[in-house]
Amino acid sequence: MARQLKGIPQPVVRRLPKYLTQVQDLRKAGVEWASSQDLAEALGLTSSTVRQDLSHLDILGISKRGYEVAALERALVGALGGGRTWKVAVVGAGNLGCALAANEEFREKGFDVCALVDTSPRVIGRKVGRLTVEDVAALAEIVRERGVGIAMLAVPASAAQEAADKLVAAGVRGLLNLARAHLRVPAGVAVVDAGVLENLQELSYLLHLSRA
Amino acid sequence: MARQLKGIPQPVVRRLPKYLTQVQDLRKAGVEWASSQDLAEALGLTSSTVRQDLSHLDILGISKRGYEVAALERALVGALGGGRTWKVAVVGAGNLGCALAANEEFREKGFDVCALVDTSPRVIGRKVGRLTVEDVAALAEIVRERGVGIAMLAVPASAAQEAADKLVAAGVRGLLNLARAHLRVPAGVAVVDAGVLENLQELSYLLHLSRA
DNA sequence: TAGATTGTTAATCGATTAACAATC
DNA sequence: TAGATTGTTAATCGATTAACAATC
Repeated sequence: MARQLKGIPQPVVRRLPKYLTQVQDLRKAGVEWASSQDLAEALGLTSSTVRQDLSHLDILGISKRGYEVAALERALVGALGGGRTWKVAVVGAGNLGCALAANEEFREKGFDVCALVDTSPRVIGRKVGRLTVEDVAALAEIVRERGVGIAMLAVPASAAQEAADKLVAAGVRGLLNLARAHLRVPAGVAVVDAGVLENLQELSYLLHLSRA
Repeated sequence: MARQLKGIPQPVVRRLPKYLTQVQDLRKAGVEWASSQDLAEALGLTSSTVRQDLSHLDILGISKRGYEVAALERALVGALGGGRTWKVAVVGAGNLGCALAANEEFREKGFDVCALVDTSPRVIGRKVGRLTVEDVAALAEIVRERGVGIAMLAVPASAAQEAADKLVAAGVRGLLNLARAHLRVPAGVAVVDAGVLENLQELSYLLHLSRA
């Protein structure tokens, strides 16, 4: 009966967090049922897309009522990693790295940021939120001892590949790459690229387009 | 002869900043020519995709040599907003907002962060890098006087729509949404969503998948 | 020249949308 | 019951990949 969690298409996977946010909001608002149409309007999609998307999850809707909000939340959480907590390390204690390390929301949502490392003696030892900046030389040990599964890379582009290599060698299996560099990793390691500057450049294109 | 800059498909637009990064690296390294195959290897694409992508730009390659690095850089910069500088406001002076406001790289790349605003009297007046946190009440005036075209939203999800409405009313035409909320904006306003938590959740899915 | 590499067309692949019988 | 909404199939749309004549 359990649907396969494997092989959800990437565009769908990227929408799942958005469904989850919306569904959690609905639950907090005391809403018990949501139709594909309701969800579509809230997220700017079509109801058809919503039903297709949710068909990948372990949930069935009910005619005339839609999807049960609580059940849908469980199904979304289940698909997005099963509700387990990941240990996360932040590499790079610059402005961005520190901001990420200090963000309490991640912990609430299942991402326990348990280490912040840097190369610079000037920042090693500094307190950031509940963490202390540690020496990147101890990275392998930290990853092993604390069971770090995911790392966020907030280092300069020139240092990104080397940091990624170290992390992978230490056993990290997922990288969130915030650096402006294309990372090469062995099969079995997942990389998700993020980058605010890239996002700004996309915006710039869109604005340039509509002004032209 | 000038190719239309209009209507480059979104997946291509999202790759353009990556080409630009790579091409700038090549130029700095003194490389003068790059073939589609070279670029493909550096970015993890196929040479066919690269040629299709670059066919949207105002540049032609040359058989047997590839693309001239300097010309390609100009074409990419041109497509991504024409090399003009955008005035950018950051809304929300929490950890993330301050980190973004203090980032000098944006300015170098044509995004002049010229304002940082917040609602809280506790942070208004505080210095962040070269900026001082200002009262969100002055937002409309700031946008108008400084010619702000793009805003980065680094506010709690519950405040995001209201902030977006204010920004749009004040004349901002592009929003980079870092909040966990779906923004509704009028036609003619561009929104790009970013969200580190969403990226972590995507990673979580991928890791869950490969472990299962 | 011979061969490498382009720009572009055609084929394939995949995602979104539309449509509708099933059903609550 | 009648009608709203589902899950799923089929149609459409769009992106990626393959192939190749043109060309430097």
